[in-house]
Amino acid sequence: MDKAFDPTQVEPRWRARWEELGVGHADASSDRPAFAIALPPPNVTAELHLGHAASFGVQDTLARWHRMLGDEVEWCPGTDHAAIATQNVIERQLAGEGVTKEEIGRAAFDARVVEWYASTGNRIYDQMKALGFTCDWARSRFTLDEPYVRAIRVVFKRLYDDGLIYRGPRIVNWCPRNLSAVSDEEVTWEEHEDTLVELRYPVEGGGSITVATVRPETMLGDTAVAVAPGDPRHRDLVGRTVILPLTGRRVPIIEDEAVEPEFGTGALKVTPGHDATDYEIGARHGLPVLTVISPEGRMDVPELPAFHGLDVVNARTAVTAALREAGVVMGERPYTHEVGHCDRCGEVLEPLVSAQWWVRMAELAAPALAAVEQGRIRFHPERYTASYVSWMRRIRDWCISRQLWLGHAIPVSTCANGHRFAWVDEPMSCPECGDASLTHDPDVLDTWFSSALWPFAIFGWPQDTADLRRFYPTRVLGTGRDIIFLWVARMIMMGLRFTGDIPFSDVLINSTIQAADGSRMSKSKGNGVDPLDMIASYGADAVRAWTAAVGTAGQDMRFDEKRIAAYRTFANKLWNVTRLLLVRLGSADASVIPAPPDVAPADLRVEDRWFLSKLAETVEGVGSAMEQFRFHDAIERLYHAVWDVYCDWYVELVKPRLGSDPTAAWTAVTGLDVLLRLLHPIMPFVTEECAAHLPAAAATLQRRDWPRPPGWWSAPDDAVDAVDELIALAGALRARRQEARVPPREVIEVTLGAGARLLPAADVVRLLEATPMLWARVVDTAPEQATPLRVVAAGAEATLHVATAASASDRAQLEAQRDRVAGRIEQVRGKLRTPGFTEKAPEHVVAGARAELAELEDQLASVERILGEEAA
RNA sequence: GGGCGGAUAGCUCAGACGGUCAGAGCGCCUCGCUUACACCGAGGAGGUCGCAGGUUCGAUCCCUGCUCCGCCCACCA
Repeated sequence: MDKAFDPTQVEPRWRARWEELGVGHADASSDRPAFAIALPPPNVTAELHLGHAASFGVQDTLARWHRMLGDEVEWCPGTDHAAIATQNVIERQLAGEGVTKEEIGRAAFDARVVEWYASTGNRIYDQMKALGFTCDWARSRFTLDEPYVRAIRVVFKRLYDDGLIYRGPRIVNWCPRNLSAVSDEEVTWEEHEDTLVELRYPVEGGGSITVATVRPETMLGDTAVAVAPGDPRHRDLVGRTVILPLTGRRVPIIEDEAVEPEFGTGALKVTPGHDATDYEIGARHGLPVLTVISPEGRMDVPELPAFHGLDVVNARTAVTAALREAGVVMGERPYTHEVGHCDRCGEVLEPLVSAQWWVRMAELAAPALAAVEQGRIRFHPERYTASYVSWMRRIRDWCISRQLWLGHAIPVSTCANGHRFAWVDEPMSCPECGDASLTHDPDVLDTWFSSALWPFAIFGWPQDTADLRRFYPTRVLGTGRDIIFLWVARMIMMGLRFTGDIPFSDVLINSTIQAADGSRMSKSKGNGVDPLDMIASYGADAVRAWTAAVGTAGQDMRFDEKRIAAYRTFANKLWNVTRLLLVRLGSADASVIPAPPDVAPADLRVEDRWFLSKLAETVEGVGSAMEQFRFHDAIERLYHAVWDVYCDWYVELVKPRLGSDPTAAWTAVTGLDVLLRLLHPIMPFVTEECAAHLPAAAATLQRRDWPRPPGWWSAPDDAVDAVDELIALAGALRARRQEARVPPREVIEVTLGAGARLLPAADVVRLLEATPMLWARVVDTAPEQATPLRVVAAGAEATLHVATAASASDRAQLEAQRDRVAGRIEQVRGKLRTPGFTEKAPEHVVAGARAELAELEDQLASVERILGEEAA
């Protein structure tokens, strides 16, 4: 057995073992309580980064924990076809080869897609397996799988037939690169510095009106000028007609509440075809909608050859120049504003009017809002509830059609007689008139439309499957805050609509992992971190422990590799303490420690009981931390329990009797076994490897129960409490020893002074002598010719008698302690004397202060007595 | 323009109900190669908990204002 724990040796073995045993595979026919998580299907075009790891890591921890609690756990994995993102990737690949998708054709394009999915899909699963995730791989789903596609069509058709899906021309966020609409939620707003141009439009019959715009090129499509209702500056112009420069078109001056009188000149050029606000104004006033920009983002004004065909940026320059020449440009100044970009490709979006498919949201949103407001679905951290609620309350219709090659076809056809209908199975003829010349809708669905069905579609919906009955609703959804609207909200809406039940009860929002400098981790910046690299350096357990420590704060977190490294040493610690037990308790060549005989509680020594009481406390604390999704709390408690309590104190104190006293062996072995089980959901590999050397070994810790300590472990016991005091005394002795520069290993003799609250003398002697790095021998009487160094701590006092001490410091130390204690006494007395404290503070706080004061006074008395004795 | 989150040791972060909460890991300093572990052990230094007010017997924790940083939402062109 190697001294150092080597994850690379151990991990593949346990991964294979879990796979063989089918740990992750759920049995829908079992009678255990169900616990299901639908893994957020990663975008197939992405590889996992640390952010995914943080979110998925805690999901596996929950899955493993619930298995140990006796639940039938279904953690269903899958991947998402991510239509728009994938199409972008493939198109970029093609561009690199100097061809376009149109040139290679649809079939070749589809082949490329399939190939791409196969390669990246596997990569993601490999990463997840490397982290030890126990997903139910056999049930894994892909959103392009046939049954899944069917579920989508069923949903679409039902919504269509219920009148909740409609098609119609409206202004949309149009991506000129993808040549597709995108929804409002897929717009990224970025600050742009542009020029705000003021244009003076002549008014028919004399006068003029000046408007301000950052998009002069759109003036070719103006169909009105609007002013704020009742604006005195423009009152006489309302109802008159503007003659537009360049086009000569005559458009009305109207009043509309959307106009901010404070902004610019208080007059707004209205371009319903190319601005969302203007579109609404136009709708209110029945203005014509002119389209002057093509889907490709080029000016579409054949009647104006000077501008026709220019892209919008050049058109802006050209139009502005022409307007300048016409003498209507009254001012130009720099102006910073927000411009919408395609969140997939980064292209500046062009608002334009186009016929798209929409989902009416009001009816879907109402129950989804209620489910959260009533607390049937809870967000963690809770604050995300508020943003969900406010978004939900002013939800707008959802544009679900995309003009892409890749994705789920919109299942709608139209016959030659103009009958339009939605279908589930591809139709051969019109159900209404029987006409067989059908035209299929050319568009595909927004990827998020299919994702919205994830929690029930993965279990076979719309079939009434055993899986669906058993595992839906799921319990926990872990995801990032950036897709609360895009995905979480829509799953809730669709879940309620189509299953009548919430899709999950708890939404865990994971932390956002930033680069070390606080910037966003991204592939393009090259500052992303691959979990596999971290696994290679520190082991999967360390990465997972880190995800527990940082994963669910719901907070931005700067990545600090040192924190992962810390958990590697922790795994190593665990491994080595296991080795210690093996060395001390195992037979010569055995790799498993024989089971120590059961013990009667009365046979245990006080330090054993002390440890078991700490352990019971840990079980309790870790359990409640896990219940509340406080994984950082769980890992911190375990780290402390393993390292400080078990390794540094209990094991050290018990070493002298470990080989000879079966009760010590029982406690040490039982304790480690409990700790390993507690830690297993977070750090599965090292805990399995260690547990395999313990007598209670099972094929996997996943088949062991979550620890439930018997009541006597935590029974109140003064002697057990006294061990804490003894440890404090031992610590103080070590400190005094080092302060006095007693050379290491030089045995000091210790006499015990007043120590009424400590243990029986025999225990004190035994435990002090077992304390490592103290090298103490407890004697009854002070030896001659040795310098006494007095220590007062935790209600006891002791004296070190040392031969080679720099003893002059003793008195100074005691005086310093006296001053410190006296100072603290003053503080506490001051608090007790504060007017109102004793009357208004709760009883236990007052009692606590009095108890502290009494203890401090005791301590001060001891110190002063010793100082007095020395002076005498 | 609204809203939310953060500001705690040199660094990265914990701090449930306001009163043993001033903490952890790393880093730093001093000792120590003690047969579980140098991926170690022992000891130690280091913080007026962003700033200013307020509420309270008492505030890192509550309220108000302010200053930085980040995010979300929003039809001022």
